[in-house]
Amino acid sequence: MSRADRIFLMKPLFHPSIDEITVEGILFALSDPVRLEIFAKLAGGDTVSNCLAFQNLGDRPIPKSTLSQHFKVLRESGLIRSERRGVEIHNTSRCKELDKKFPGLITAIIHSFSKQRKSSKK
Amino acid sequence: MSRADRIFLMKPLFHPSIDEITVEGILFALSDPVRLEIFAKLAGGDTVSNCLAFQNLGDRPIPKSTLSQHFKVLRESGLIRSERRGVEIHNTSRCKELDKKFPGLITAIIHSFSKQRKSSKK
DNA sequence: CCAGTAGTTCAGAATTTACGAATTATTGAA
DNA sequence: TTCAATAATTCGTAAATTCTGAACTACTGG
Repeated sequence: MSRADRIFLMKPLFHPSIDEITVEGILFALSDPVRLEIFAKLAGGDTVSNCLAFQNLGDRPIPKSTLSQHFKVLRESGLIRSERRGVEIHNTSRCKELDKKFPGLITAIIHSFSKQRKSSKK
Repeated sequence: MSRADRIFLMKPLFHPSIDEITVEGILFALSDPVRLEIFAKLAGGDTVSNCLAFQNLGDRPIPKSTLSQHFKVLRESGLIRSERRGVEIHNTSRCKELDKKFPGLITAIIHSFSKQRKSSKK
């Protein structure tokens, strides 16, 4: 099978439409410390966005399969968008859409999280 | 045992101090639809605040023990304060304290939730 | 002291989450 | 085209969490 043929078989990952996204879903996805940190970094926009780039967030490396599940939860709750880019997957936050639907929500969460980080570092 | 003696045995319920409260804890507590609804009502301040008053939120009545667990989660995450008042327990939200620690967070969550409710009712 | 009401605790079942091993999807190079 | 390498997903099952009925505790007023 040629490369050109294969391109049509790439199954896209599931993403909820904006009106399928719920507050509970967002809160649940971000209630896990690892997912909250991943999302905060993606929303900040200053990091490499593939999955394995987040392997060493804490003291112990997060297993690949666990990380994949975390990204799935973030994606299916509507917080991020994931697109294939060659071998890796490119993840971006859906902040702009989300802020239209739930004004101030994401901002408040991210802000609270960074405030908390700052005060625990001292 | 006399009533006067018994009063000293009343063990107060555990409440985290304001600086033990975490964003993840808040998000987790409110990621459950039942807890989110209970908290929204308490924060709104327009409802009777004992535990059993929330028994019939959905279509099926929530079992007493489940409801008790939900209140425990809300309490231990720092979202509500529970005090004995005779046989019942009086629950109030800790919104004011919380807003000092995480400005805008609770407001944004409650607002998003009520917006969601409105749009689903149509 | 008793009956009644509100809430908690306990224990097992049901559900969800974590993660190693195997698998899939893709690339660039031989 | 075939292969080795890399990124990520899926699968199976072990571990942790949640739900809930039954038993229990904490209180009240009579």
